[in-house]
Amino acid sequence: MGRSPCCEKAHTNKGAWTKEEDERLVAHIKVHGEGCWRSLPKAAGLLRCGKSCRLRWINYLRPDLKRGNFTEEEDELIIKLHSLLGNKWSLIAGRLQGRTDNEIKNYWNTHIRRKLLSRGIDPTTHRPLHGQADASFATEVEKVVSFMRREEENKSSNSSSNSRSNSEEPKRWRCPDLNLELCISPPLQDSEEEYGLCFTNGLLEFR
DNA sequence: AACTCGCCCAACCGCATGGAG
DNA sequence: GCTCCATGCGGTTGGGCGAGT
Repeated sequence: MGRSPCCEKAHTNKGAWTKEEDERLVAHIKVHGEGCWRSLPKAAGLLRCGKSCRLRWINYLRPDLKRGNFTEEEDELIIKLHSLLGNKWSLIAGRLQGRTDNEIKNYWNTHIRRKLLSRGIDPTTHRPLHGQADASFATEVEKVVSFMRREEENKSSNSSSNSRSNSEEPKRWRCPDLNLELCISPPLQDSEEEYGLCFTNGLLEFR
């Protein structure tokens, strides 16, 4: 038996949103705020499922969206964040003001992947494709990847102490110009001061 | 003009997650 | 601890559109 549908599909519209639907959604959220997505369509008089309304608002109608082309700085930031976080598009989007996870995901798949390939870098692993091209950047990223692997190993071997709150470990992963606030750090250990990551002047530093 | 092809991106789908009861 | 439900997330799809022939 399959999972029950999130909404009554037989009485919901699908596909592209009309201007009128957009206006209804925006007007409703302006009055009632975000949230309660499941009941929103009915309350707003929309024949859409809640998920669809949420997606439309987040990816298209939100007033703080930047839209328009990505800058070179945004490109580089996305690449670096992806090398650290992988396909965690929502986390990456959280670091780019006015950009959505969907937008970044699309942009990654259509532009940045190609850009990295042309640099000779595997867009999945951020390692050099054939040991050539843009070696300095690739090497820095490689350091990060191996660091992350060690972190994961540490994490799994110290899972018993994982309940320590994040507020107790703010020193790791801090960077003056790019505060990632990552929560994947292992528990505090004697080697606490040994590692550090930092983006400086657009370059990834590994200390 | 008509057709094909490839790219782009909005939207959908299914699974994961977290909170309430 | 378990179940149910709402929401969030990432992968994928498909329609629109422009370029090329």
